[in-house]
Amino acid sequence: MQLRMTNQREMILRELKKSKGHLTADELYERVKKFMPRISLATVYRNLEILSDVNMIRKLEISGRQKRFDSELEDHDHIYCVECHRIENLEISKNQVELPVEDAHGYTITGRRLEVTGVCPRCQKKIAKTKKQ
Amino acid sequence: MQLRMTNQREMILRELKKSKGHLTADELYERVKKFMPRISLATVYRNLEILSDVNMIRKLEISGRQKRFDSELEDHDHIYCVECHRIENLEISKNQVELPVEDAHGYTITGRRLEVTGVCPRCQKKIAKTKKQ
DNA sequence: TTCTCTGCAAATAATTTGCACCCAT
DNA sequence: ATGGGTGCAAATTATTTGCAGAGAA
Repeated sequence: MQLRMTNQREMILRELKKSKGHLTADELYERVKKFMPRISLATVYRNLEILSDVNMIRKLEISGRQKRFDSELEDHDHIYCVECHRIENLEISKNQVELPVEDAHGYTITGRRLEVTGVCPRCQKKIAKTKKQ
Repeated sequence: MQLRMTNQREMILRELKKSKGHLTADELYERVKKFMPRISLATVYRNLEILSDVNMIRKLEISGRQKRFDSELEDHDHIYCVECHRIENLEISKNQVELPVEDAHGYTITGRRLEVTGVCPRCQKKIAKTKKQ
């Protein structure tokens, strides 16, 4: 199966990179639609699936009901705001997370995913304000 | 809001505990239905939501499209088979994962979720067999 | 020209909700 | 008896798919 670089695919890739990652399919759809008003959400879904299959982008399976996509391919972890659902990258040196190779129930380990949850600075301020009132 | 321990709620809780965790709402529904044929899937969903709100069970947001629920409240991590989507518990001593308190982008950290991905022993065997043929 | 890709609409999957009745407290 | 809980069906949300025509190689 030969991949073709269509205008739609190129635009989707460009907008995902521009956003610095972590968009859902429909968020990306809204952005791309500004430049290509006739593009369909199905095209966005199909392309995100294909592009992550060929490792041009990364599919994140993290908190929240929708899948998110990341244009950053380097290994990194994420921090997730439980208030506003924002997701940001986290650079953790790899040796800070030791994988339990022996007690992995016999699994062949292929990767790991670390997600830290918390409250982002913006939401901390919002909460502080609410309490004052 | 006062919680009531209905037969349905009790049964859901019991079957989840019996299964040792990690069931989806519809898997649990199938099990509970054996004892209560008239229970509805909506009741299972509603109860899982309520029970995790009051911390009697835990909602897992991990790989796969469906949410899973865990009767084990103790902190632990998970290992996920990318072939058969099985999920198992992983006991990792807490000091093996150091949280990046300083470089957490100003977040107040409330928790962390570590998911290791791999291939379970059963699937390793299956794959080995397929290759031989 | 060829075969992948696209837009559209319809289908599916997972979950949630409105409503009238039920039952635990 | 009161108000949370239930079953049922319909609604929502997220995602996928069939199909006929479009366009990249």
